[in-house]
Amino acid sequence: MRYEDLADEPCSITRPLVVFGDRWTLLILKYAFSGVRRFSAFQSALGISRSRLQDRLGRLVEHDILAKQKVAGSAHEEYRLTPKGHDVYPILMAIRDWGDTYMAPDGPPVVYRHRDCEGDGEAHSRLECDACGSPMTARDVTPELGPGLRLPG
Amino acid sequence: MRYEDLADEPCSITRPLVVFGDRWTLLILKYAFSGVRRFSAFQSALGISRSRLQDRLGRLVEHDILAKQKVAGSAHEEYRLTPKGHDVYPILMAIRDWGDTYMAPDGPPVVYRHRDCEGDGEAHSRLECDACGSPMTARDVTPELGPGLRLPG
DNA sequence: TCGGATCGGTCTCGAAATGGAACCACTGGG
DNA sequence: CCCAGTGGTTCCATTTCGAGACCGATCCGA
Repeated sequence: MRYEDLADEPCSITRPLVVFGDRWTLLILKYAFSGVRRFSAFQSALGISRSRLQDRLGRLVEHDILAKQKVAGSAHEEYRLTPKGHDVYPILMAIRDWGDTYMAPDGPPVVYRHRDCEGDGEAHSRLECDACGSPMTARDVTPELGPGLRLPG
Repeated sequence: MRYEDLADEPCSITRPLVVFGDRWTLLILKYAFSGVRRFSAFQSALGISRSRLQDRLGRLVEHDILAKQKVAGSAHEEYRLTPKGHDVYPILMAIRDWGDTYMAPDGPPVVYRHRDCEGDGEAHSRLECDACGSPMTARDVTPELGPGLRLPG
């Protein structure tokens, strides 16, 4: 009963992690971004057990990250990314950048290229200042109390 | 025995997730970035059981994400971020951006301000093209076979 | 109309991970 | 010496998970 209470923490890192910070959920989303939509397709791609996949997909639908739809003219169900789910992509790309740097000794297995970019550019996650635009690391950051923590009364 | 095999997948999203894609590891790192270094401090901050914390810290040390050091002139142990661990920060910031957008109805509980920035800027994760610099979403990306997947022979 | 195949979904049971608490070893200070 | 604080380990009850069987609905071809 202790872990779930973390969802109440006023922290925008902790709260998402309670939703998708487990073995499978981000992997499910990774395949969702690569076009997988059907229950059985997730199952065979991941090697996850059916009951677990059922549970995780249900949770993602609950949180409006995936949407479940019947496919017209078919018995299939489809799980598609919602806009909220679509916005998880930068998280996966940040993980990938780290993985390419530290866990890909032979170089990146997959290159995520910018479609129609003349310079053959690649997508990369970058931490930057929204005011001056300069790149940032952990050392350049000072946490401050935000509006979500103003105490009422 | 199935899940651990995912570490062999040639995917820079999957491989990091096998290391820190569980309930606690990214939360441990979140506190590490906020200055927590001692075993007991992690334990009381997180409410994780001692044996689990022991296991997770050990794994992070194994992967050279944290480094364990004896503090001179004290009986304490310290777990400090290595450069490799330091580079996990953009992942946490990407999660935070999503959390601020979708799980912080009263606004961000914490603001991550750019130290010494004249414009009072904040740190934000941005997915962009490394060639043309324009912002990107999942729809702008085309995955391609990378050098890490060139088959030998 | 009748199987058979496919699919999403559920159930059960043994295995693995987890949490909680006790216990141990080491250190430093009275 | 004892005692408190720390990191680390071990044990056990609970929870979560994986594997496979099972169910109902749908579709298709015989």
